[in-house]
Amino acid sequence: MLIFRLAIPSPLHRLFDYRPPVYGAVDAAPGCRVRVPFGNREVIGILVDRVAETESDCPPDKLKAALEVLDEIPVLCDELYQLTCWAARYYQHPLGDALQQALPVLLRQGQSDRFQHQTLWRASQDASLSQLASNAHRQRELLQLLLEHPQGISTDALKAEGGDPKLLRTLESKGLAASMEKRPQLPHADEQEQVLREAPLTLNNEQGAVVSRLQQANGFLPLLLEGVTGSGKTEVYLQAIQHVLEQGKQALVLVPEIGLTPQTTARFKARFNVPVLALHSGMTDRQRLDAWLWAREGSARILIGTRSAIFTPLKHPGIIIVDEEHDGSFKQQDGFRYHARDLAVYRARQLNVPVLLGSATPSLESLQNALSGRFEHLRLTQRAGNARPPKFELMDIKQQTLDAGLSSGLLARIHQHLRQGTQVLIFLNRRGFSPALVCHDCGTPVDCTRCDARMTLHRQPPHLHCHHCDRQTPIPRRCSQCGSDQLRPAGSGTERIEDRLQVHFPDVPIHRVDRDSTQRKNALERIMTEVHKGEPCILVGTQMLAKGHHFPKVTLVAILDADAGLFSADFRGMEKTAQLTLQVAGRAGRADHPGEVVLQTMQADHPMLNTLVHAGYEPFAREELRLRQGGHLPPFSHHALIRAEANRQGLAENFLLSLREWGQQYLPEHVHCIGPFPALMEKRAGLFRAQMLIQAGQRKPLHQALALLVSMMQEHPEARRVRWTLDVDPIDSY
DNA sequence: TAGTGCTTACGT
DNA sequence: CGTAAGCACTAC
Repeated sequence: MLIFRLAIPSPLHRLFDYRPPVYGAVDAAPGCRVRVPFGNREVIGILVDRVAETESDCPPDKLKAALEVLDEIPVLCDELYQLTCWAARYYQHPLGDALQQALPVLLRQGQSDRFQHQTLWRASQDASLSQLASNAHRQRELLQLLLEHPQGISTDALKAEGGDPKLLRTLESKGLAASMEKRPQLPHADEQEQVLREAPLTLNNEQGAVVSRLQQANGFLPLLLEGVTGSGKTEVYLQAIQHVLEQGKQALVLVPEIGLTPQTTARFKARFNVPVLALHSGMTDRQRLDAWLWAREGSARILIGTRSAIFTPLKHPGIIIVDEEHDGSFKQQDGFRYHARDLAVYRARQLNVPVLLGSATPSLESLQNALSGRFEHLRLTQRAGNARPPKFELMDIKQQTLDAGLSSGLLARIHQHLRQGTQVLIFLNRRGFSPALVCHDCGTPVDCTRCDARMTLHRQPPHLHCHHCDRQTPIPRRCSQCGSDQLRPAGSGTERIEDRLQVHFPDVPIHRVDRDSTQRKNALERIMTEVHKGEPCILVGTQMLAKGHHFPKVTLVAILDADAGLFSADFRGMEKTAQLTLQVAGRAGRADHPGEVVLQTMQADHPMLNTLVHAGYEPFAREELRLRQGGHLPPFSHHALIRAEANRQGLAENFLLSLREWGQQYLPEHVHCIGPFPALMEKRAGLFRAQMLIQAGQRKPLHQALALLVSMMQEHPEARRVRWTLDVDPIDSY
């Protein structure tokens, strides 16, 4: 009798063997869920293999019997199963946990992978209001609602529309209403012959070239679409999807976390007569499972979601689109550290469909893939309408006295734009009032006790807040070093800029947009509605302002601290600065309002900054690629980062050091360990952190090395006291 | 990771 | 002598 080999959701990098259940399926297929005893609990594992008992390393007397096979047909189709296995290996993550994450929560918990039928109510065939007494107001109201929903309506929906479900039984006994069991209804399921709901826009030559290239594509085609802001990428997506829909296939669209707004999905729903589903964070587990099932059976035709949507099953896959492909939110930052964009390319190859990566500022990884011929590269350089590109200006603030971060030149410029009746956007990627509170007498800043960092001063409401560990404290009266009461804010965040601008422009409304100001429900929408009225105003905000929203009336965009990322320890600092800068700049000026972008900088002569704003992203990116090549940095080499943390100083670093000493002799040639070294912020949230970089020119030896290192770390006696994680293709905080 | 069982520290 | 906290260990 064959035994079951299962992937169990646990941090352990190995599989577990079980005897088949005493009753039930002995011949289950890989990909089926199996409920098993594990330690002293019950868990749900995924069947990976069935092997002869002699093949098990586990002594036969320790083998437990599985309790139940939950699926007749594998819950994960072969394609998603293969994708997840590949990803688990590539990112060196335990398979059981990876498979778990590829499934909707309810399936992880063992629920059935069939639609849960719900009870719907409708009016009987010949029911009419006249059959009810005219004074039976509540009953008449209820029957009226039922008559309005001939397809049937759930009790919850009835309640939402003001009906009283308690009276349903009364109507039923009078023969006026009947209940039925129905599977949940896919929104907009009334599929029409014609997929188009509204006419597509006319494409320009560049857009047309992309769409027709995708239409010709016969199977896998990785395509990088580099389109400047306002060049109509979305219209290209829509028409590429149209082609796919006309062939009866489905489209999967990945968007950054911040980009999944009702407006985005509204555009897809307005264009097509097919079911469009957005997989967003506000959904209940049941709604997510329904969406997953609709996608799997092929009735949902367009699926829009963030990172995790890459694991959505598709019956008739037609295309995968990754919008804003450079966005960091596609990389999961804890646990199973996969990159959804990279998985999208892998999956598209597997499914033999085109994959379209779109961005105004492509990642250097994708750009290099395009230059090397792995991806096809198409560009959109023209803006829709007559929109002109914004005019950039590097405003030199060397040796200038700033007013809380605002130069007099910038203030004058703001004044000028407000006077002409347009709006102004001020970008500063630093929330709070000021990033430090410093003693004016002895110079000591107020530090976080749990991190190597300053406490950020907030005024609304007044408190100190550590942005690294979330610790919050009241504002101290005196310096802890010298006892002086002269504690003063140093540097500016968005709150302080808002304050100063209000002093300079007392009659102009100022809207601050950052995580703090938009915590309350609908706060952001209210601000947006106000701004879209078009009256002169000033918007102050962090990168929340940079993504997604368009401000047609904004004619001046100011970036207060353009140098912020220029000299960061992260070699991607320049790339990220460029992407964010252009992203913010893209908010300014549409059609009738030419925009102006001012960058306050101490480095007005900085060559890369000048290339970026005067020549554009592509020349900048080519130059940056040249520098990366010179330094053997990604994408010209491959990185993996081992992070370690422990509650005492030195433990984590020593752990990595011993790992290096132990492992070095076994590492393949051309794989280098760099470090270990303490993390940039060694202490964070009370833990001392260190890291070690593993670098190689080729992926294969790197992965051999990683497999080795992971097994060594698991065996390592110190691993009890040191928490370690491995990040393959890390994208930040080296 | 999660659960358990053993050792140690400390207060009464 | 009790309880709480810390840690080592295991999972088929």
